[in-house]
Amino acid sequence: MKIEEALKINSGLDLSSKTLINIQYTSRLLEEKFAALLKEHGLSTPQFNVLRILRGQKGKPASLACIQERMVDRSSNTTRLVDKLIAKGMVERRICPANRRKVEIEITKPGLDLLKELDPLTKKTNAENASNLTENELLTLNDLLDKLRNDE
Amino acid sequence: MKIEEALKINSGLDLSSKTLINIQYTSRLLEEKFAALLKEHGLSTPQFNVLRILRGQKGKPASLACIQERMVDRSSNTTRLVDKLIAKGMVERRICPANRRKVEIEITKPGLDLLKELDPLTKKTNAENASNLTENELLTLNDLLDKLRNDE
DNA sequence: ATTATATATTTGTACATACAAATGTTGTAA
DNA sequence: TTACAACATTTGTATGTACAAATATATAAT
Repeated sequence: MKIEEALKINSGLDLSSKTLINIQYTSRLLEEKFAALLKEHGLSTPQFNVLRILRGQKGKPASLACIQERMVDRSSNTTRLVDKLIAKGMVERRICPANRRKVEIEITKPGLDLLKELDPLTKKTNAENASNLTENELLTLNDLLDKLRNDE
Repeated sequence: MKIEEALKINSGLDLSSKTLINIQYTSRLLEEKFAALLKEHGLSTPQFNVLRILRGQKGKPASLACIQERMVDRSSNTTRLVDKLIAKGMVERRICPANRRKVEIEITKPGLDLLKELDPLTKKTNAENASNLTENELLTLNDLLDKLRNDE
């Protein structure tokens, strides 16, 4: 379905506006599907992203600022996100001894296990959600998005 | 900046996953810029979208369900969104006489005036945010997104 | 007519987000 | 060494979102 039909846009919207709305609408649909998968395992999308980032640290603990830099979605209040993950036993937090303003956050064994369980499922879901496009089309789409963003 | 650099993704992420993350990351950046513009005029993005949809009705009042269908972003609790807009005097709500389960929501003169004021600004912002792509690239991007979504 | 089912919206609750202000820590300049 | 600015995180408050349950009205079945 084209974006005009999906959102029942009748009026003459200019191409730039239409494209930006299309990106946001598509993004929302993808996010909904992904969130549904994570929910079965008791995680929200931002919580999953924090775990994924921490695993990427390969043992090296991350500060809050370090996590925020790498988050896909808006991460206002990473403090409270981490609070939730601590409550679930997925991560640990301690004050950085070298710089007591900072905080060292690390993923726990149960957190790693959960990610390992999710790995094939997220990969499968993403593959399904992208299955309408060929490899070349995916490459083009990536390039266009990278180019679109190119300034900030 | 490519998506790998932007999110400092080191590990080998498959193309499908990378593309979907790229869409969501780009969407978030666009949304942030747009929200900043609206905020200067006292509106949130969902509130703006409701007003835009109501104007599209051209005088014909819309039910809640009708608004939800057309919303770009998730619209959980359109009731309370409309509450806020009523408090700002931008819309009116009354029970539909023909079907008392439904509600008729209509944009007010001040709501229309605000949209009119925003029209050139949103168009300008969108044009700027899409300015890195040529017309052909924008068309391609639209097509790829439409194709990607094609099933649900 | 009475009951059941479907439709449309509202309300409640938990959680997430935005943003400003507060807290505590470190580095630096007089 | 004291004062001040910069940094890193936390806390407060208002708003937004997700989702289930509640309410109210309309339609259908017996």
